[in-house]
Order: sequence, then C-alpha cells, then structure tokens
Amino acid sequence: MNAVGKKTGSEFSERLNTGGFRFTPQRQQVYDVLLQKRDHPTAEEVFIRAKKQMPEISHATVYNCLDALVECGLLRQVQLDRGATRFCPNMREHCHFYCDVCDSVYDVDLPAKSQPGVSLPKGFKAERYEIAIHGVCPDCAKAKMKK
Amino acid sequence: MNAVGKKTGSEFSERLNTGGFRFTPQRQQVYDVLLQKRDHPTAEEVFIRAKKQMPEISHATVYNCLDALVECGLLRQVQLDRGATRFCPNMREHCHFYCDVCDSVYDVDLPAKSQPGVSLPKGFKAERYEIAIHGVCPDCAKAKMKK
DNA sequence: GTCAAGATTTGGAATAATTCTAAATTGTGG
DNA sequence: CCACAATTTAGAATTATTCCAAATCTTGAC
Ligand SMILES: [Mn+2]
Ligand SMILES: [Mn+2]
Ligand SMILES: [Zn+2]
Ligand SMILES: [Zn+2]
Repeated sequence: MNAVGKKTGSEFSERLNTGGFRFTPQRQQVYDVLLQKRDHPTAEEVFIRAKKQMPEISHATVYNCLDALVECGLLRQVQLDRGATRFCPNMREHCHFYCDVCDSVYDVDLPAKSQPGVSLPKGFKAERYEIAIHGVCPDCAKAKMKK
Repeated sequence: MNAVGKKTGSEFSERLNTGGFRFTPQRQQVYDVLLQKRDHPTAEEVFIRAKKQMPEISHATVYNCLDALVECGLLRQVQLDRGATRFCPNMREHCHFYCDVCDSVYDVDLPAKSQPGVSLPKGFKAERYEIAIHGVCPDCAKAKMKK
C-alpha cells in the first residue's frame, strides 16, 4: 500500500479473491470512485459518479459492489446521522468528524495507542470500534462568527 | 436524577420548557416508552409501544416527539448500522455495543477519564463523541460455539 | 472448444425509513 | 371569548435500501 492507501490493480484483485469475490469492472469502477474523491459519498453519490465512466452501471450493482468491497476489507462503511450510509476507502485506523451544520465528513487520525480502554462485561466479543466526533467544521464555524 | 436516570414529571416538563418546548401528553408517553424498556428501540418500535397506551398517537408525532426530546437533552439518538435510528434515554456518558449477529444494543460505561485523546486540526469544534463497539453479544457467542 | 453451474449485473418493483403538508386541535395570554 | 402560535394528525411524498427474475459473464469439467 502506498502513502494514500491506493492499491495496485493486482492487490485489489487479490483482496477480492481472498474474500471469495471475483474481479469485475464494476467493482473496480466503484472502488476508483471512492479513491478519486475522498469525501465519504453515499451509495447514491457513488452511483452518480460511477455512471459518468460507466453509463450502464445499475443502482443495485453499486450497492452490491459496495457491500462486497466492505466485506473484503477494501472499504469502510460509516453511519453518521439519519441520512444515507457513507463509504470510505481509507483503511488506516481513523475516526470521523461530522459537521452537523453542512454534513461534511473528515478523516481524523487516532493517536497510535488509542483503543478506548473500555472494559466490556464478560462474554462480549469486540470486533471493531467506530468513533464519530460531531461538531462544527472550520468553514461553518467561520460563517457562524460573521453572523 | 435518580439511580436509573428517571426524571420526575416536573423535571421532565422543565427540561422541555428550557428547550423551548411545551409539555404534551404525547411527549410524556414517548419518553415513558423509552424509560420502560431500555433496549434502544427504533422510531417504529416506539410508535408501536406508545400506541398500546395512546391508540390515537400518530407516526409523525412520534418522530416529532423523539426529535424534541433529543433536542432538549432528554434522549440520545444512536446510529449503528444501515437500519433505522435508535433512541436511548440514558444520558450518562456511555457508549454502545452492537451485536452484528442479532442487532441488539447494550449500554457500556466509559471509564471516568475517557474522552479519546484525539487532537483535531485547527478550526474544528467538537461538540460530542459517539463511540460504537461492534462485535458479538454473549448469547450469540454461545450459539456460535455450539455450531 | 463446448457446456453446465455458479457468480454477477441489470432494471424495475417492493419495502423500509423518514420527511412533508395541510387541516384540525390544543393551550396561552389578552 | 378571541387571536395566535404550537402541536398533533392522517396520509402523501420522498429517500434509502433491498429484493427479484431475467440476461450476461466466468470458470471448470469434459
Ligand atoms: Mn473515513
Ligand atoms: Mn444507550
Ligand atoms: Zn460544516
Ligand atoms: Zn447477539
């Protein structure tokens, strides 16, 4: 993996295979859309962007591809508010800042040793943590001040 | 507030007032439903339960009430998966354990000094943190073992 | 290479979740 | 009592996601 987390074609293909999926142009296209603009788009947004390059791609396929890519560890799924699910190709450990004013989403790196020291009651098996920070982004904070 | 976080009628009413809302029987009913079974129900679930006591209550009212109660700090809204938003009357600092197998949700207390030491880039104003732990609950873990 | 089986895609229908709208009802203060 | 604003209501509308059956593609066996 290089600096921005982009994978070579063969790495991408391998990752799909080990997850039990085949390589398909649609899956590649959906993944490319996610890499091109890292603004945590919704499935609908991905569909719109993917159609520009691949006009025949269908809505259902975008959902299928997104699910497959999440399942094989190439994408993360992010739930932030009542709206649609968003997707993120950054697989480094990070959390999300969500601006409650403009709905934008930013990746926020977590300090090296971060796993929140939560102690779970006996019997619970934790698989992953999702941390979301709600607040106001710099642009909206500035806009608010002027008011 | 007593041990389980339940508020007296007048505390409830005051909280609404300071948020700029009136007391209404529907708001009380919705809040009571949340207190009665702390399983993080969805709006639809709240609607079904509220109707048992108040058969004329409408769908839209349940959404309105939930939003009002969230806005005045009597409920928390919780986003865990692609499904419907859930609601929680526990206003102590806590996070959520979500069982990916059976969709159940559990409150998990956070250690006293907990605020994840995330340093936000300049300009971002954090208002609240939401931590979700995805994994397998004790019941589902047991069921898995038997297999 | 041909063929069958399984995986994937497609368009559209179906369902689920939420929001909107306009009219009726309720509560408040004058 | 009256005017006014807040709230509720039923149902329509919209948004998000899932489901379905038919078409297409891929792969492995022969
Ligand atoms: Mn991200
Ligand atoms: Mn909770
Ligand atoms: Zn913003
Ligand atoms: Zn479970």
